[in-house]
Amino acid sequence: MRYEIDKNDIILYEKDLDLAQTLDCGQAFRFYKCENGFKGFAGDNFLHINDEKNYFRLKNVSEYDFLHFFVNYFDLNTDYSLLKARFSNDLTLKKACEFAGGIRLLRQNSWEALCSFIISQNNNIKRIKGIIERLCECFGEKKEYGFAFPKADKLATLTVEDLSPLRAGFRAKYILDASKKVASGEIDLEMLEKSDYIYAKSELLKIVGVGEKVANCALLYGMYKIEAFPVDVWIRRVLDEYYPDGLPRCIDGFEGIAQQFLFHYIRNGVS
DNA sequence: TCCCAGGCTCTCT
DNA sequence: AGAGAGCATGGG
Repeated sequence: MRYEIDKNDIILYEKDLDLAQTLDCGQAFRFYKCENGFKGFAGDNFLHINDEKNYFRLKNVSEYDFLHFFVNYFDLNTDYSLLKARFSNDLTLKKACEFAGGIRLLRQNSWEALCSFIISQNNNIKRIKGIIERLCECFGEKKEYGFAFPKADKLATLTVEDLSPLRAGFRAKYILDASKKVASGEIDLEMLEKSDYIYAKSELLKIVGVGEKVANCALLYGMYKIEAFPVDVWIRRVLDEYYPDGLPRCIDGFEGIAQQFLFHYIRNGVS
């Protein structure tokens, strides 16, 4: 990773990054494609990032915000070439890495990730994005370029009826239970971010509507616990088809990132 | 019309 | 502990 400052923009040189593969692959739900890039919220920070072929342009981003937020958000201090080389000891993963070499794991806000993946259950990505968009419009703080993701304390004051405009269906009560437990401090996300994977997961599982899969997503995308390996219907197919005897050792310690490659590959790359 | 979607809860064995 | 129905909503 290398960067330069160009007036109000940051110019980013990073070969292991593809915007569509990273921002529009079902790990984050608040980005939308525009002319030659993506626009959307990374946590509370609105971002317009363009792919200029040889570099990326982060529009209207200060060096301070880049170094203190976006470097972490895009996981730019991790060497994905090295990871892909490791993964390529396994044939299926090798294909997945070749198919979508520009995937990166986004280090998202823990509350947003938890809430988003509660909404994701038994749902499709298009509708998930719609529900989250309405959630932000209805209850998020108004920003210059849109609405931030609503805080847990705000949602904790609401009822299922209040959430009806979201058309989230049976997930509305789950959103509220998570909001109440987080807002009250019964579940302390900041503390869990520093805790180990096993303990953090056991805490998240106390939320009604959070099971193995949603917990693992919150841990992976919201707390960067990369040993988390969320198994959804797609990854279930990968496991059944390619790994009936278990996952390869070359992903040890990086299971969640490998999962991200496999997820994209099975959904888009296998005929 | 039926089936499915980045699942979970509840109930019945 | 393991299997199966039901759950809201919308797209194919």
